[in-house]
Amino acid sequence: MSDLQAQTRFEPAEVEARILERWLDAGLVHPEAAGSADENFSIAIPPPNVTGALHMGHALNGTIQDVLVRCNRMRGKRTKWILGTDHAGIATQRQVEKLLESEGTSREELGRDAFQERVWQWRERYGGQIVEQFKRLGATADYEDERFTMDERYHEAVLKVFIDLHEQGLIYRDHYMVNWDPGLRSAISDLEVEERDGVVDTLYSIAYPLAEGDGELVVATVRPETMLADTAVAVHPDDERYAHLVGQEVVLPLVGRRLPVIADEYVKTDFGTGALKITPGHDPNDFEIGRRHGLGEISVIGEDGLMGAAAGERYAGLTVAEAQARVVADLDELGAIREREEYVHTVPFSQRSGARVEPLISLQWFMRMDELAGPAIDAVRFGHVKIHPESQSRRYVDWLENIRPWCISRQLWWGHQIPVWYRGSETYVGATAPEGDGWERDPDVLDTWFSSALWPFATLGWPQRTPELQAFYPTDVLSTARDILFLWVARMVMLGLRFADDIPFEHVYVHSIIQAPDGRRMSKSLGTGIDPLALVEGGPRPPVFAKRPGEDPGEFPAYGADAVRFGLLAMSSTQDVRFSEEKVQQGQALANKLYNATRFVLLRIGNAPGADAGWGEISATEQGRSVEDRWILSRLQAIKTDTQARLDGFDFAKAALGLYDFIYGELCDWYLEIVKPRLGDDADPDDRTALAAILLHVLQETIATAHPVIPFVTEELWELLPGTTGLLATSTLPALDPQLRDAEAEAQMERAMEAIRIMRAWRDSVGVRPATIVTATLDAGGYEQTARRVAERARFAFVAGGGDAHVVASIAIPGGTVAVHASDDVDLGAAERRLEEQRATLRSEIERAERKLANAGFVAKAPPAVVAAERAKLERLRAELEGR
RNA sequence: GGGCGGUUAGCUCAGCUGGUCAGAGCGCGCGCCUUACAAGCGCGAGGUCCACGGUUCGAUCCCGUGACCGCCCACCA
Repeated sequence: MSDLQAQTRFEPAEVEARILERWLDAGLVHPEAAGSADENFSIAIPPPNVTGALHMGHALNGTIQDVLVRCNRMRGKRTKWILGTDHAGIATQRQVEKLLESEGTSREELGRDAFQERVWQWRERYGGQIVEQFKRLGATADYEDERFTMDERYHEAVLKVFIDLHEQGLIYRDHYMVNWDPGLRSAISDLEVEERDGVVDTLYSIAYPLAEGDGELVVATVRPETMLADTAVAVHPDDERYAHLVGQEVVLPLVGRRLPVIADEYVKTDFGTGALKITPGHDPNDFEIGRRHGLGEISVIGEDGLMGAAAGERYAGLTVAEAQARVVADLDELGAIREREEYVHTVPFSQRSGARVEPLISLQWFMRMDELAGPAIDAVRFGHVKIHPESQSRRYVDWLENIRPWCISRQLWWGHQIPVWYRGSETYVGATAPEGDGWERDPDVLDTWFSSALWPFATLGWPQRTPELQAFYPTDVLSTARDILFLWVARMVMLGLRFADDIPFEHVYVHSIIQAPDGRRMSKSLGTGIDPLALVEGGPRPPVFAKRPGEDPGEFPAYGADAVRFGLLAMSSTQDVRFSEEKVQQGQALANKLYNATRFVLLRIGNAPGADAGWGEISATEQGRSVEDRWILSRLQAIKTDTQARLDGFDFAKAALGLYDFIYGELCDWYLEIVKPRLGDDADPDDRTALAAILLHVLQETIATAHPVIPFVTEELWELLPGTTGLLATSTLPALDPQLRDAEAEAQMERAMEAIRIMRAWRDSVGVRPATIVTATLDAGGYEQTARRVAERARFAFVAGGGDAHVVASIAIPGGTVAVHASDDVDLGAAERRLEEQRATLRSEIERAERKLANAGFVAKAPPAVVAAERAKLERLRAELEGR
C-alpha cells in the first residue's frame, strides 16, 4: 500500500501475501512448550484428509478456530493451534487405486509394500495442499509442528492403545455380523452406513411346507436369495395362529433342509403373515435371534459379493441379483410364491463406496464401548466438557447411552496395521512380532477413526510425558461440524479420559453446515460446491449461482481472505445455513471502509501534534472534550466488551456483524462525519490536536478489536498508524476502560442522531434541495451540546426564534420541535402534506395508547412500570400533536 | 417408527427471560460525484412475523394441533 493518497480502495490481493509472510516469519504460530494447559490456550484442528482440498466446511471451521486462537493470543496467552492431517484410510487408498488404474495396474499387482510406498509418495506430493490453503485464509495454526496420523510416533501411540485395550479386555476378535461394503470389500462401522429411504423392492411371500403332514407356513421377504441360508422360521410366542406349530419343522423349498419353527418376541404378528424366515448369516436381526436360539449360521454370500459354495451348485458364483432372479424363477416353478407386492422401505448403503451394504458374518476386531461410554457421558453431564449449542449435548448423551461394539478392523492396506500375529492356532498381540518363525501379522488395518480418537494427545507426544502434553493438554476448544460428533468427538472424549487421564477439550463448538445457495448440500458431485479460495482470489461462480438454469453466473471478484472470513462468520449460526455471497461482500465492504477511515484520519491529521499519541494516552479526565468524543469513546468500550463476550460465547455472527455496525455506523457514518468540521483549516488548533489523539486512539483500538475477524487489513493498517510497534497479531488487546463509559453522552448523541434523521427525512419529503441550508429555530431541550452538530449534519441553520419570522413548518424531534422559517426553498404544500401525515400517525398512536390505558385489566394487572411508561408515552404523543 | 430444528420484508437471515420488536445486509425506488471510501452518502417503499385453537390485561415470542421444509437416530421381514 505504497500511496495512501492515491490508493482509494483496499486491495487484498496486494496485501495479504505480504502480511502472511510477516506472520509466519515472526514465528507467532509456534509457541514454546511451557506453562500449564490451564494458563495456555490450545485447539486441535480436526485433521483434514490428506486427500482433501479445502472446502467451505474447512474454511468456516478454520476461520472459527483462527478467531479464537488470535483472540487468545492477543489476550497474552501462550497459544497453540495443533495442526496436521489424517491418513484417511479409505479415501486415500481409493485415490491411489484410481491412479494405479490409470497406469494400467492395480494394488494387487503391486503388492502390499509397494502399494504403501506409492501412497506415501502420493502423500508427499499432494498431502501438503490443504495446509497451504489454510495459510491463505490467514489461519495461524502451528505450521512448524505439523502432524500426520501415520507419523512414526503417532503410530506407536495407536499400537499402544490397541494393545492396552486388548489387555484390558475391551478389544476382542469375533465372528460377528458386520456391515460389509461389497464395493470396498471391507467391513465398515455402523456410523459409516447411511439408511436410504424410498428404495423400491418386491416383497415375496413364500410358502414353506410343513415337514409333517399337510399345511404350510408362509413367510415374507425382499431378499429371497438369502433363504438359501435360512436356519429357522420364527413366530411370536403369543400368536395363537401358530402356537401349535412351534417346535415342529418346515422344509426349506429348493434346498430341502428341515427348519425348526421357533417362537421369538421379535416377530411382529401384524406384519405379513406373522411368520418370519430366520437367516442368521445375512440379516442383523436374524443373527441376534439365531444366537438367542442357538441356531446354525450359514453364509451363502461371500465377501466378494457373489454366492458361495454353501448356496449350492445351482447358485454358487452368481451375483446376488442373479441369484435372486434364479431363486424366484425356481420358486415360481414350484408354485411356492403366494404373493408379490411392491414394497418401499429403507435400505442400508455404504457412505464410503455407495454400495448397498451386505450384512455378513465375518471375523473382525471389535471394541467394547460400554465401559468407556460411562465416563464420557458424565464428562458432559457434569459440565466438564461443554457442548455448544447445548442442544447437541442430548444427542451426544443419547448416542453414548445406546452405544454398541465398534468394528475397528478394515480390510485395507493403507492405515495402522493391527498389531496381532498368528501362528497356527496361536495369537500374539504386540507391537512387534514375537520370537520364533512362522508368525504372520494380521493383514487388516484399523478404522481411521480409531487413530483420530487419539488426536488431541497423540499429537502432543503421548504416551511420553512431553512438555507439549503438559502445556497444551487438555485443549480448550474443539470446533467441528455436527456430523462427526459421534464419529470423532465422543470417541476422543472416551479415549482421552482413558489414556490421557483427562478430558481432551473443555468446549465443543458445533458449527453450522453451509449449504449451497439453493439449499442443497454443497457437494462436488452435485456441482453445488464452492471453492473458498475462488472467493478469496476470484474465479468462476459455480452453476448454482445462476439466476436461471443454464445462465452464466459470472465470476467471483477477488474478495480477499478478510471478506471471506467475515462472511463465513456472519453466516454461521446454531443451525445449518445457506451460503450467502452478500455476507462476503459485506466483509469486503467492511475491510474497505476501515481502510478508508484510516486513510481519512491519516491524511487529515497526518503529523499534527499529538498524532503519535498511542492508546493509554486517553484519560477519562481530559478536558475540552466534546460530547461526540465522549460518545465514541463510550461506544468503543461497548464494542470491545461485546466483541470479547460474543467470541467467548461462540456467537460469531453477532461478533462479526457487531463490528460491522460499529465501524460502518457509529464510527464512520456518524463520528467521522461529525468531526470533519473540527479538522478544517480554520478549526481551533488545540481542539484539532486533542481530536487527532482521540481519532488515533479510537482507530487503534477498533483495529485491534477487529483483528481476530479480519486479520489482514487490520495488520496492514496497524503498521500505518503512528505510535504502533511490532505486529498487531502479537499485540495485546486494548484493556477495557469502564471509566470511559458515558451514559449521559450516549443519551445526548442518541437524541441528536434521531433529530438529524428526522430533519433529513423532512427535507427529503418536502423536496428541499440538498445544497440548501434551511433556516429554522430550535425549540427543544437536550441539545445544549449538540445543536451545532445537528445543524451541520442536517444542513440547517438555527437562528433565535424572532417573533417576526414566519414559521411555515414545525418538525417534531425528541424533546421539542424545529420551527422552519419561510423560504423559497421550502415547498409549503409538500410541507403541509408531510405534517398532516405525521399528525395522522400521532393520532393513531395516541388512540392505541388510550385504548390500552382504558383497558381495566391492563391497568390492574400489568406491572406498574409498564403502565407508567404507557402513560408517559401518551403524554408525550399528545404534546407532540399539540405542537403541530 | 422415534427425536430435534425451522417457517419473520423480493432474497439470505437477526429478534434475550411475553409489553416502542416488527429489524439488518443485499435487492428495489428517489436524491446526491458533500475533497476517506460512487465497492460511497442521505432518504424511502415493502411484512394478517405458516395456519387454527389456547393461556394472558396483552403473543412473532409461551402451550396444543395441523401443514410444509430440513436434519439426526432406528433391527419390522
